[in-house]
Amino acid sequence: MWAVVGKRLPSGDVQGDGARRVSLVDVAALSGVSVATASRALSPGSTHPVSAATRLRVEAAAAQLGFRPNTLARSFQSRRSSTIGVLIHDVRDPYFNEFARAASDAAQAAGYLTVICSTDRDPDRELRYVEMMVDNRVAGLLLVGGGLEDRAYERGMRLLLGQMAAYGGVAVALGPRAGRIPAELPDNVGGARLATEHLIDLGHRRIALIDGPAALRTSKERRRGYEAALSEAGLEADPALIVPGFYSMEGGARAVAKLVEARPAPTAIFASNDSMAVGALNELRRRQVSVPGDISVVGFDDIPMAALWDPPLTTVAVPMAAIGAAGVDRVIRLLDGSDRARRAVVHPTALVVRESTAPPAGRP
Amino acid sequence: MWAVVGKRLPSGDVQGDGARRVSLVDVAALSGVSVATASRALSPGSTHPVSAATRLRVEAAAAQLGFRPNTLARSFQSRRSSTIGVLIHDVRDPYFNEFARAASDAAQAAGYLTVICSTDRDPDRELRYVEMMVDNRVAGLLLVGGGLEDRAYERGMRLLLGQMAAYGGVAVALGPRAGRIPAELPDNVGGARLATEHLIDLGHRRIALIDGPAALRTSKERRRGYEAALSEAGLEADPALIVPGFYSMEGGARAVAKLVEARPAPTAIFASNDSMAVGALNELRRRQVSVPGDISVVGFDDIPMAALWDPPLTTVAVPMAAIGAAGVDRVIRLLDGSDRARRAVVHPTALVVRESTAPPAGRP
DNA sequence: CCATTGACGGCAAACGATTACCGCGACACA
DNA sequence: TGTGTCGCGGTAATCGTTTGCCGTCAATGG
Repeated sequence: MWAVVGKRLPSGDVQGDGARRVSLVDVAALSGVSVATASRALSPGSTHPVSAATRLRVEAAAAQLGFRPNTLARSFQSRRSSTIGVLIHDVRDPYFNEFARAASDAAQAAGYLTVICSTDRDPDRELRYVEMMVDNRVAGLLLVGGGLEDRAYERGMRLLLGQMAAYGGVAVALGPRAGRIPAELPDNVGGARLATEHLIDLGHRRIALIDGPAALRTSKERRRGYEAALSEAGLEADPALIVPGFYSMEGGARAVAKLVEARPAPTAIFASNDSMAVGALNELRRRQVSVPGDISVVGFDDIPMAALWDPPLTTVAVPMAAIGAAGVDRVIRLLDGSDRARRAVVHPTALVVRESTAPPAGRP
Repeated sequence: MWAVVGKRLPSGDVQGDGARRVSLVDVAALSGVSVATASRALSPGSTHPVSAATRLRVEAAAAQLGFRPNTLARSFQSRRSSTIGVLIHDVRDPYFNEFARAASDAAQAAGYLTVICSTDRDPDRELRYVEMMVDNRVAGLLLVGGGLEDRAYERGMRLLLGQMAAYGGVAVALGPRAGRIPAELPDNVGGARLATEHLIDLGHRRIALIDGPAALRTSKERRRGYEAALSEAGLEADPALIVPGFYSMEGGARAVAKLVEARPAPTAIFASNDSMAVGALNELRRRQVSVPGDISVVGFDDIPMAALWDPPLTTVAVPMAAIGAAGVDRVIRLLDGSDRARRAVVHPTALVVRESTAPPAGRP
């Protein structure tokens, strides 16, 4: 698995005992071929023919010496690392770490390592991270979650993505974004429509929306679905029933504080993500408002917590793991040229009815 | 910030327009010095003197061309990448992603990128990941969480760590492990003792333990603290009250199912981590056992969820963010030689009393 | 029998930075 | 004036692979 060769003393030797990693030249020497041949025999991607006998000899030598190719040298020479960058809002966020995990697993299976960056949706942090990734020549970049609507940010990102393209790196969006980037997207509009229709079907008429961050494209899409369902049912969206929740638990709690004071009060709440829904649930409990007795709550995402909360949350399931894996797949296909399209494939979302929704009070 | 130089057509050009990243030779050419001088003027770590005038000229040229050093080339030549690997159980686990986030932030601030690997505590996965990291010549490796007690695993890990050391990479443990690795550790024994003493002080005598995975060193430490507190109070640990929970919510729930049938039943439960505690809380609610009325529950870790659960969980706070950041700090100090010690520094844990604990029924 | 082709192997040039070593001029000191 | 020292810059080697180009040899076809 690993061996020491004493031929020469390298300057980088930190042990002082002449230990050195085995390199291709050692393998070549032992198997009696040139480094070129050794390289071709060992790297699966090579098109240059190598006879079976030679390949066997080289492989045997490599095994005997415990040769492991230096990924750094490889990356350097091919001008592209075997790393995939993953840009998310926060690793601690249960929505995003689901993507991160799936992407990481898929990447590892394909021989890639993933660098996960938590940007807190801060445009500067985000740009700085991408810059570091570009400096490190990541092979692919996964932009998880919706993009910010911000001129400077979008310009900076376009620039950086251009640099990536220049060295052969590819980017895939896993959320709505500006620009024609290949994408694997959740059906936000459809999902929000499903959630809202579910409430309408139950008999609710005054349905509040706890909205995500205003500048986030994901928020907009989900809001669009909500409004579409409402207007299709002949209902009017009451601006007083739309309050921001910033996609956080605290935001959801604060939103509820405002909503319970609205007159007439809403009988149902659609929270644009589960964190806000769960925050809302907590605040409602604190205020001794019964869910779903007094008010129904629907979330969006179906994070693991949703099923475990009290009451279990009705929500819209986003296939996070599937999208994460699809993103890595897409990167790999883009990289090997088996897919050159920039199209966006959208992944369906589905309503999961649990116990936080019921018909409004005074109705069966 | 970035520019195109048309001097020659590289083979790696995917745009077909001759675009090329700016390299040191461009900067050197523009400022009329050699690459060597340009390098020395631009890299802060160089000891070779460069005149102020020259440095200025080079910096101006670099800025004008938008030069960004190729990290890959740098890493290759220095035989070490600017990446820190982070080995955790699962990014989705609220305990571990707290470490991951802190480490990632600290690393980024120091110019490093982090590769987060979810190993599911599977020895093979863990070893495979470390192997990939070694191949990629990560500068540092953070081993978060306790190590598995397993001969083959420990041998493999020692081997790999030896290879890391051979190229100058360093490893830091963020949990109890075999071998003399520099470490930043949570005080598991002390914390468990605190938790158990808290229950004893409340008047509990039959205190159950929901234990972590048997082979995990963290479990053992926490169990040791529990047993120490018990014996110091003159109480005997009842083997029937010690059940495994595998550090998962489901495990915690299943453990409760067993515990409520024990006779005499425990009046309090110490769960060796918060996930299990929260799982226990859920199962208790499902069975309509009141907490803390009928039974008290203490957890360990103080993950964000703990405060948000119903009832809010009494638990032992582990300074996860601090330990994560300290780990990266340690790596950096080890790397620059300002710290060569292998000592383990232990970070104190603290009891956080919330609403899941109270005196046993029939006692004030 | 000669020309052509294809399989296979080797030589050497990259990739982009860092750094050991050398050289040159200025200056100080004896 | 000779000599040692110091400041500063350049030349070139180096890290470990991959890959373009070329040479050789055997097989094949006319």
